[in-house]
Amino acid sequence: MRTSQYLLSTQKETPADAEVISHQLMIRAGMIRKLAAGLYTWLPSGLRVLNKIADVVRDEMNKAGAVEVLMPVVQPADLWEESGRWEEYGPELLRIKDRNQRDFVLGPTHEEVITALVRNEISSYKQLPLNLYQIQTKFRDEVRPRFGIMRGREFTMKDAYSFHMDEASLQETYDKMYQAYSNIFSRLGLDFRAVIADSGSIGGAVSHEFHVLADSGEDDIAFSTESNYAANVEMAEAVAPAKATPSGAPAEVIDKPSGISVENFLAKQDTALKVVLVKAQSEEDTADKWVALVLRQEHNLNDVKAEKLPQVESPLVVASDETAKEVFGCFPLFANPTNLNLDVVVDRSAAAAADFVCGAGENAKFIVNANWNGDIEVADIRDVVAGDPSPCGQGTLEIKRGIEVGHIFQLGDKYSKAMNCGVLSETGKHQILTMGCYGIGVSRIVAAAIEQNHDKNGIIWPEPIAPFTLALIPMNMHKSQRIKDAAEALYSTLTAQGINVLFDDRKERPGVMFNDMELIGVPHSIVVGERNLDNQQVEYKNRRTGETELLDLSQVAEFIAAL
RNA sequence: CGGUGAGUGGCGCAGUUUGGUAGCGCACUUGGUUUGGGUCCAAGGGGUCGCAGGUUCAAAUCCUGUCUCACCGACCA
Repeated sequence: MRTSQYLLSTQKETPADAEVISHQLMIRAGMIRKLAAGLYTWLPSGLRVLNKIADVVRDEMNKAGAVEVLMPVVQPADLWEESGRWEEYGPELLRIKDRNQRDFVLGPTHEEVITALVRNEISSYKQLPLNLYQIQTKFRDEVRPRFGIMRGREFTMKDAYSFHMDEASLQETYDKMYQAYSNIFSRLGLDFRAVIADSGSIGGAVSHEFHVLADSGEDDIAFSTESNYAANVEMAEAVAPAKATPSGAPAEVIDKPSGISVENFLAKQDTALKVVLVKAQSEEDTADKWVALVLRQEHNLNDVKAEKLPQVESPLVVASDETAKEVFGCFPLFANPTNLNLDVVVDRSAAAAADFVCGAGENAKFIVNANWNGDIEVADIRDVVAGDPSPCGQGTLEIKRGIEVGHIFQLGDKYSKAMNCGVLSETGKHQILTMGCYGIGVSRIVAAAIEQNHDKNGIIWPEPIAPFTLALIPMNMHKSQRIKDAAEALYSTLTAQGINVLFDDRKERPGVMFNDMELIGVPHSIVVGERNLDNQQVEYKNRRTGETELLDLSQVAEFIAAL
């Protein structure tokens, strides 16, 4: 490709609304342009990278025995009513009507469509297992799109769905996908980890997420320092600590000390407990009922864990301060967890505490040396924190940020049952299928790769996804016929060799070319200049290491081929 | 949805407090100059100041409404 025939679109200035480095560099390098919140046009360089990633994904999926299909973006509402998600999914699902006022959705995912397809196409156990996938545009009307392509509303996703007669077969395909995903992210040159995950609204039991490690990530991941245990903080189990023994000192009600805020006072205590009021699960929508959750003062309530409690409403609703005041009869900070007239669930760490400080159920009063008496309901409802013992039994946990780029689920029969997707089994009986589903955020990988691979001059693409492999930079070509001849000759040779070359044939000063090529992150470059041409040489430069070396013109083809 | 902030040529911004008919840098065009790391000089083109209404002799500037965008939070692949 010649720059003169290409749309390079680099810019010097960092866009004002781009917060993270990948977003800034994607704009500056001319990869994407924003059309509206969460909606981006892919410019040629961006699209090249996107396609290269898709190629790797496709290749590994095919190798793992999956078969590619392509489903419509627009899906009829009937299917979503059948699965129950027309009601469940919420405002993230963009609903539209056609000219006949029939309801449709823009597909945020394709369980319904694939299940509808398979129930018609497959009728015998002999055709299973089957794993179908597509690489396609999804639409999710995100509450808050951000970080450019990282959390767009429209994005490219690889989604695969597998169908099985039994759990064992599902597990086999699940394991294959786990391996395929590991292969994909390795080939893409990413530093990633597979972590135990929550299956969220998609449903199902077993699930792993694949995270690219980066400080700008939106998820917290807990790792064991000693084993390869890794889990999303949403899921990481907080192990119950040993129960502390009460000292026998009598409980005592004290006034809140003056000259210190309640928060600071509590933070200074060795052991202080707090109460979080959340909405109770209820069938009727009469007056709201509430559940009190008790945690150690320094711990955060884990929403995902709380939602799994049978008595708690899902999605989680935390009471407003006003409501809490009414229910507790005092400011929430002074609620007394040991004496509440409603359902109480105590976090393991809080339950193990003894001689703790907590509210006295009355404004500006605390109890010191409080202890639990009688039966309390105990559950794991907090976020793990760095330093907690690892649930695997080895080492302690450390917490890092990650960008979720892949997620695999064992769905079970959630969709196949709701939509009656089954086949005739060996014994001639109709049997509902078991399903798995496997997603990769193809467009998000572009941003994730940049987060991990950049320097102050721009992007440093891992070789397999670089928009161009080599930049050919002739200096002052418009003034020197021999530079022009040498550059043109190299361009034809390298291109004929199958190398993806970007030939910068603009009439620009060398500095401009160097900066642009570094910004867009071309891994290798060849500089053709008068000085070296005197010795029949050109200069090679490596984008990542910055190392340069002189090459004889006659060696270039061989040298580049060997990279 | 709550909080904060912002909408002025393609991009980054000033001008708004104190109303007087729009400016700077980058980019773009032309000519010259320079040429191994974003040269320099000169001359140009491009904006009904997000939109609607109001106040005024006069509105980017003041008032009302509205839309959009970003960040934090809630929420979420």
